[in-house]
Amino acid sequence: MTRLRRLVVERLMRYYRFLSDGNVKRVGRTVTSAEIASALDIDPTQVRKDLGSIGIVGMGRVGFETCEVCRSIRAALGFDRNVDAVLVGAGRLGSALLKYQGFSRYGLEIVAAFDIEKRLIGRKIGNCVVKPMQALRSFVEKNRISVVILTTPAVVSQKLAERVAEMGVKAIWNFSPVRLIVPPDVFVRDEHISLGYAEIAHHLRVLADEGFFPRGDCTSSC
Amino acid sequence: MTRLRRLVVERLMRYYRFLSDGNVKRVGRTVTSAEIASALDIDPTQVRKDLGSIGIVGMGRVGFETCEVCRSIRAALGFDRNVDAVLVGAGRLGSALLKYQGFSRYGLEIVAAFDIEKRLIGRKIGNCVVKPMQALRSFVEKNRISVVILTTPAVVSQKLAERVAEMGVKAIWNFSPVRLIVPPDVFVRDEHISLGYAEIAHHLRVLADEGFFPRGDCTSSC
DNA sequence: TCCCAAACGTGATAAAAATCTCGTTAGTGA
DNA sequence: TCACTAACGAGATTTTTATCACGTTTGGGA
Repeated sequence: MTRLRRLVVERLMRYYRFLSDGNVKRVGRTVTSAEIASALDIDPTQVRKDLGSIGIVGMGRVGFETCEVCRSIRAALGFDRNVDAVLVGAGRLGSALLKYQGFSRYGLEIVAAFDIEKRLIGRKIGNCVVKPMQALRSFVEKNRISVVILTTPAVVSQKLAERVAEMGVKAIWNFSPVRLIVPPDVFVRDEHISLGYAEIAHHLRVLADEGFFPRGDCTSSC
Repeated sequence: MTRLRRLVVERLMRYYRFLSDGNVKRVGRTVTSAEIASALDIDPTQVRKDLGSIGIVGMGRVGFETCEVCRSIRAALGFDRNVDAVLVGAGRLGSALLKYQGFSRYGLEIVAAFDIEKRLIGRKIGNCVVKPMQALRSFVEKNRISVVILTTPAVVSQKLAERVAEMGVKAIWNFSPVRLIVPPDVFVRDEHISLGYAEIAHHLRVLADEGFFPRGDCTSSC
């Protein structure tokens, strides 16, 4: 299997989440591209193309075997491989991620957390006891950690990214609002939460232009 | 100004964040498309097109006036309009968002938080005291809230989305991992955090295919 | 058994996004 | 003052992404 395009990966993830949703019993059942499509607001042809791109073939008149689809997506996205990650920066967002139990579904496990803040060290958050930053390097190297989750303040993220890149980490899941510069062999995924707000704000502005929102208190600064 | 395409909005947000980053003194300075481009790993032409699309004109040989760029992006994305939002679901992620101070930069303020959980009600998180869910409707209607941030468990999100849609809310910023079905006049932005992990997992899988990771403990299930 | 219709697969088309090319503008230094 | 070059602007082109149209497969009912 070759490398998949980013948008395909994202849609496959959506399909997977939809199909493996515990609330609906799907084991042994089949599902059609139209069902997936309408649930996720995607074109049915797109769904078939995506599934086809990872080798899943459906049956005319019947659809796809749910179980096979899930299995194939797990394989294509690598969810069938257990990945141990460490989290750096056990602040607000870091804590939320540590306590979140949902990643195991994708094979991801956060096995350790690190912070520079004295008052956090030793505290148990989720399944991890927060360790001091000095312990990071040895932990990563000894346990051959390949993924680091960065939830640190923006100002220190770049420096940390460089440090962990040097430790042989393969990917950084970056939750801090800065673009990281790392060697090309380190994969970075930026998760800018506030970026999504831009869409909302812009939508509201368009509504305002169209005549909604008579009350418009505005701020201005440079 | 007409409605901007999603990708343009996202890039404008990136430019804005880059240019208004407090660490670098930019007031009164100019900036070139090439500078922005290389910092954000985007094509310079793309940057010029995006800025041009919201009416910003640069000067040959000089570049763009930073201050004007920021002002124009604020206007285009609606950051110069104060937006009051309420947050529903003061759990882990909800708390992290409530405590986060960074949204005010975009004109967004979370003015109230609601939860159904008795032990949370009355607790102060960030600047908000958590209110009971029964108080949601009157608060939203009285304060003409236009944005709801949904950080509830997946199972209850759809029902809540319907409720708040009915209250006249204009946009939902949805952090729960389900696709919401709402009337067409309600704008929904889905913020699937775990979706980003798909890219990382896939990348690791490709690396594995290429011969890295001899140690491959795999899980399998349907 | 034999249609029929539902669902797939795929090549063609359309739409959107990104990139390239090149002409224009405007500081800079001789 | 004038040539030079860094930077923009915009049309042309290419690449990517999404959608459409249509032929093929297959289970189900008359």
